[in-house]
Amino acid sequence: MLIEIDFNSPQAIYIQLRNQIVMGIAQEQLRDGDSLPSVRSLASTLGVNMHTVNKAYAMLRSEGYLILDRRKGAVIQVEIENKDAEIEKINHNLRMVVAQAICKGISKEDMHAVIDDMYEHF
Amino acid sequence: MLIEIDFNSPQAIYIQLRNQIVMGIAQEQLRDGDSLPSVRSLASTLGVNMHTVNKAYAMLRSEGYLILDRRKGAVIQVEIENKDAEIEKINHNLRMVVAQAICKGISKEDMHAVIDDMYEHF
DNA sequence: AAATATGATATATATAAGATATAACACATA
DNA sequence: TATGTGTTATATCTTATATATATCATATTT
Repeated sequence: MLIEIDFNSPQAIYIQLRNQIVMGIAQEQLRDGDSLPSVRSLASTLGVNMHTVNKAYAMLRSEGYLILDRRKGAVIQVEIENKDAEIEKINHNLRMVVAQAICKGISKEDMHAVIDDMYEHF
Repeated sequence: MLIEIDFNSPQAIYIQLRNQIVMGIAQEQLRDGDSLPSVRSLASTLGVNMHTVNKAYAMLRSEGYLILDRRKGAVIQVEIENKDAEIEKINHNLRMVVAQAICKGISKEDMHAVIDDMYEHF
């Protein structure tokens, strides 16, 4: 899976990294059991420091997207604790986006269409 | 409208401020034509520096939520440039949230329900 | 006319976050 | 034994955030 870092972005590198891996999982480019490159090798590939990658991996682990094992390295393993709990998290993340949508006169039907389209072609 | 700052939050104060004002507009606690407190008075009320408020106001202006006038101060005025353009922005902001939802096994129907609920009781 | 309040701008400083550079550790594997 | 994991620690540099003052042009109020 291709990962690209924009060094001019205001977004922190470890966040860019985390986001691209989450999107990779959503696109099924990354599946449960797949291994990610080691912290050091990915850092080397991207031209980035080891700790930056480590920070992204640690974040992904804490969010339940992968497990870190000394034997196998970083392995994708999406943990779904409880549907209601997951929906609650989504709810929180969605709040600002919906606020913006309401302000800008975008109807919930418009939002449905955007969501459907995204689920279709992610 | 009540604005509260969490000084222990990892989120920058000017972002908290910006977000709460956008939510205020979405909730119709703030409507077009309403004035916000001046930069200095809001800063004083919140126990925050003038520049921090100024940064939030400047951001809101650049995002088309208010206009800044020396006569009237900061006045809510939501500018909707073009529906497709606004949807495109929402699309961008929504992408990471939907990625997370897909990863965590949340269906688009679940998302619709969350959206509808939010539009209902914002 | 004078005083006051507005947003806007400039400069300086302090703190926190992000990123890097090395180094070492425990553990597993080849 | 040597190598490669993730993990942790320390130090340094840069950038972002927040604050403290101060000034400016302009509009309003007294």
